[in-house]
Amino acid sequence: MTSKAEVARTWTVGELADELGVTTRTLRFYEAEGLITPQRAGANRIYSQRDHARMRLIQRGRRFGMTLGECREIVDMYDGAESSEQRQLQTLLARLDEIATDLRARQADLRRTLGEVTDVAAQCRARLTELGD
Amino acid sequence: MTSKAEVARTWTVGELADELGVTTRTLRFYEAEGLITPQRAGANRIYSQRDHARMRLIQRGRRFGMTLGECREIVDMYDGAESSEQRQLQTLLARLDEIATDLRARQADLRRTLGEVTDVAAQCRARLTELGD
DNA sequence: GTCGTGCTTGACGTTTACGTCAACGTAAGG
DNA sequence: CCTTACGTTGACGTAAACGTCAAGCACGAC
Repeated sequence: MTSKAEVARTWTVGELADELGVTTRTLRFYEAEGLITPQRAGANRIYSQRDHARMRLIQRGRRFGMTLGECREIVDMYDGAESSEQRQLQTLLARLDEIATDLRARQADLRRTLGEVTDVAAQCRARLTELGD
Repeated sequence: MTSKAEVARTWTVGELADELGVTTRTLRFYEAEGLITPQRAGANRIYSQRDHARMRLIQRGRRFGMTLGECREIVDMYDGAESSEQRQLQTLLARLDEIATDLRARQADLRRTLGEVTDVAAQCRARLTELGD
């Protein structure tokens, strides 16, 4: 998909760490855990756009409280979706449906939570105007 | 708010742990961390409906990846919303607005994630029907 | 040449959120 | 009286997700 006009962008550890708001330690740790697999230029790591994209997915997963293992499972799915065989596609699809169900449950949970928070805030405001007079 | 007809329900550690799907260790740990403060009957802990409610809130927070410290901050707010003074109410309200903003951001994030997951699932289904013929 | 900057690989430390004993009390049942 | 079930505190263990050195290489600037 990369045209010959646009050179594929790459990052060093420090650059990618800065851009993502993580430390280089984190990037190396994720690599050791098999979440990302940067190329090498000699000894130095070279991160591709694919690594970058995977990192964004991982970060989002982490914000939702997923473990690194769960994150890996998900990012790996994005890769496996095109090339697999029938059996693999079916198990993958089943897992995706599970995840979607879970996400919808979280949405409902979030809605409730947000509702409660705004309720409490409303109570606060009521008390404040009451006191304000 | 408890009428004389309905006796306030209470729980022992084991009962509450079973009902919430946690271990007794978790309940004692949360108490040590100041998240819940059950009464005592002699040496034994007696958990009230208030403790029960706080636990539900804590569990929900945990599902969203909050730390116990963040959970405590939130459950404490629910208590502070009624009785505080003007200054406290204002800082509380400001904090609540921050939280609400964060929750809305999470909602958007979740929507995106769910969209992507269903997209990948759609790709899988497409590949499957393609292979199925 | 050496200084600073950035990269490398270990190796050990740390925080969070509990799990897992151990040793003991106590109330109910047979 | 003895066992079983449930409770108590205290101490130590542990998995996850990094943080924090240490020691060294490589390279451009001065």
